[in-house]
Amino acid sequence: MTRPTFRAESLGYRVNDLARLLAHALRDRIAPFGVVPGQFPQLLALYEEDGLTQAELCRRVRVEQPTMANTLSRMERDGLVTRAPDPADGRRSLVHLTVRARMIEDDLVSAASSVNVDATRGVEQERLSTFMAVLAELVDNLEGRPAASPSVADGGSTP
Amino acid sequence: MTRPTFRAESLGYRVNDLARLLAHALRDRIAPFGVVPGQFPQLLALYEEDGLTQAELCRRVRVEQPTMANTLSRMERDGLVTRAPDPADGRRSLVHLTVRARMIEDDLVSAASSVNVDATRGVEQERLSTFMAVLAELVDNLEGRPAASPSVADGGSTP
DNA sequence: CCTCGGTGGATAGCATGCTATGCACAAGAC
DNA sequence: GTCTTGTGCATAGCATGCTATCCACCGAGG
Repeated sequence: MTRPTFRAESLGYRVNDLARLLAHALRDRIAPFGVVPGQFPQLLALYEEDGLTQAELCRRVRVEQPTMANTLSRMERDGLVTRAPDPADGRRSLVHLTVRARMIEDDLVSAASSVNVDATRGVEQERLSTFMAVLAELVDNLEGRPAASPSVADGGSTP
Repeated sequence: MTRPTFRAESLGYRVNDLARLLAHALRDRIAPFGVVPGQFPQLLALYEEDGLTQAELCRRVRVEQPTMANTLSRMERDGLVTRAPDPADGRRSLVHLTVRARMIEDDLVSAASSVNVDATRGVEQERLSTFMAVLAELVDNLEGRPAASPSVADGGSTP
């Protein structure tokens, strides 16, 4: 046998699977509101604070700038946001939610919550807490440093 | 405050983040071999069993058929697989690995393993086991039934 | 003022994923 | 034998994500 279960056991493989399933479930539930999953992080960030610049949105939702530019264009097309030039800086434009986007906030958050609830149905609370904590650790490992040699002690590094 | 932390705490949000980070890390490490992350599941499935049909590949890696058709076209273009008509059934074609694809198997598996190792560095084994187990439960919840009425009994529906 | 490096944003080009269709072939109904 | 149904695959069209570039504007140095 080669590695008959590597695929099934690989972290990356399974996480990718789960991400697609979650996105699919979310898509189904927010379609009635004329929103697609890729617009969700931007909307949530703007619900938290409106009138951000594109660059600031990139930092908060952690996607690359061209991705954000394209997504915002679609959101503008779909009547979710408007882009107005920043009077204080000719390079920037400020992204604002439309009235429509604000009106569907509760619906969207409910839809997303229901996906999370469905996905975690039957999972013990403590195990779920561990899951979320480990998830955060994995993200930290991957986005923090590219990881060097951690085998020994970890003190004294980056002097 | 509206929901200042819903975004940061949402399962779907975090899982999507992690999936992109993992894919990015994998991309960096397999680029030298002329392979991209989206080809990985197909390669692993074919390493397990060569000569599958496109439909069977779809079932095993769980992507939709048009996605598979496009991915296989790119893999064919990149010299990783060949598609030969099935003599036993005029509709089907059988997907076979090329010599080149077989030669880089060990490198690819090593690269993927190293991503998993890096991502899980410093995570206790038991917590990691819980993580993987919960991950599987979440996938089951989402892909099983669309979930109906969970609170009471589930018998008697769809008479 | 003018040049320059840095930042903000847009565009081009590509990989992955999806849904919706269309067409070819297989296999059974008649 | 033909017709109907189902299966396998391709294509069109779109959403998301990325990298690589390019242009425009800001602010500091001269």
